[in-house]
Amino acid sequence: MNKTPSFVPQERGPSDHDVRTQIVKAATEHFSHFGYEKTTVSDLAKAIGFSKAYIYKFFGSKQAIGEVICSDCLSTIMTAVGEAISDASTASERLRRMFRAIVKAGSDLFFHDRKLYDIAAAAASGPWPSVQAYEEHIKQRITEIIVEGRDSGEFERKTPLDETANAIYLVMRPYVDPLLLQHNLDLAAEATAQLSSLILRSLAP
Amino acid sequence: MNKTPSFVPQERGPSDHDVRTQIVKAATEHFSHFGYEKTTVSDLAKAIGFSKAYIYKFFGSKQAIGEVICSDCLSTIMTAVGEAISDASTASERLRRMFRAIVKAGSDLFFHDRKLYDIAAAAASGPWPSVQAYEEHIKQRITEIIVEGRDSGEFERKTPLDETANAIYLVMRPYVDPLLLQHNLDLAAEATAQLSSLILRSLAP
DNA sequence: GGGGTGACTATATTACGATATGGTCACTCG
DNA sequence: CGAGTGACCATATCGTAATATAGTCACCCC
Repeated sequence: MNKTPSFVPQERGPSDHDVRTQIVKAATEHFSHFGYEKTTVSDLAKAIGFSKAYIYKFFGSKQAIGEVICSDCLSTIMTAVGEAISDASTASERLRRMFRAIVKAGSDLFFHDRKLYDIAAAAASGPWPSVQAYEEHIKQRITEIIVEGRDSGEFERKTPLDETANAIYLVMRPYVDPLLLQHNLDLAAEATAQLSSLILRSLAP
Repeated sequence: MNKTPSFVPQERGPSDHDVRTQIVKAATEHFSHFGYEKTTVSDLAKAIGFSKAYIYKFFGSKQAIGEVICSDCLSTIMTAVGEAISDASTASERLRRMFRAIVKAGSDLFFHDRKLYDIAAAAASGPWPSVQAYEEHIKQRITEIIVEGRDSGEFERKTPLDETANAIYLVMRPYVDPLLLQHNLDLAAEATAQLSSLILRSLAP
């Protein structure tokens, strides 16, 4: 269920091709095992039994491969977030769970799949398109929840929707953006709770 | 008026000594001119006409010297913040101005006194005590403003004071902490406005 | 013509000896 | 005794030559 083709970087050659798939698979393994920097394009070539030059028929650069892996990673997070909020009964609860799920997914990636996390952090400092798309997705989710809460009467309706969504996103950003999350991991747990409460207070009708 | 001895790092030898003052003066000049890393302790020694070893009679480490400079720097910011909020008529306005003043002071330091900013950023990633003290100061200011607003009836009174203050601090942190501000400079201007509004909405009675 | 490659270049990275720097200490001198 | 220091050590940093890597291109072969 994490096959969301959400954040697509620029490609080269046919989009749907067996060799492309092989490259992505090999890259996923190598990057998560040895890290992005330590994996060379030649390594990937050897792994799939083709020459390095052939890889460049499918991807314009090493970074382009990294972006695909990064996209997958972020898509997985978004899926986890989607699941976490799916069975919440109120918009408030949905918002709380969303924040908590994002931080949990980010922290898990950091602690359990550090090498991939580093790619995401590099992507965020780029910033690579995949991360920008990810941020947009999250903003979108926030907006949906606000609309829902406004419709049900849970949330106030005076503040412009855009501004509310943007401000909430700004509050969450330090824990969403992989580059910033690094510096905030120690606070993350209590921060989600307290900041969720603050956000909800600001949304009170 | 920026002689607030607010954030005092550990010292060695007599606290009030002419040579100590000379060291700090020389360090301020050298650090802000050449940067913390590029300035050697020997440089400072030469500048004041003593040997390097003598400097270590007054400071336990090069970092200890950096901390003093950093403290001065942060004290200056706190003073600027104090002035900015002094003539606000309401607690709301005070909070808005405080946030704006912090970001302005931080950005100014970044753009105009980059070398000193880098020390502050290094201090924040330490984290050196001076930065922790600075953060405490800001939290304190926030608390004062909240208390004031609660007394005047501007702000709600249900949420525990500590939690409110802490949550607001968490919202401001990305723009207060020099280490984080770097990554947020482009957003800082609009962020202060939108986040101040969000905070004030959350404080509404 | 399209799948596939070896050989090439310019730039990035490494390895490592030479140098510089933070920090200490026994010591001198007045 | 206390202001002040040169000599010293361990580690960090730098300069640089050697190597590795990202990326391209002309070309091959089915």
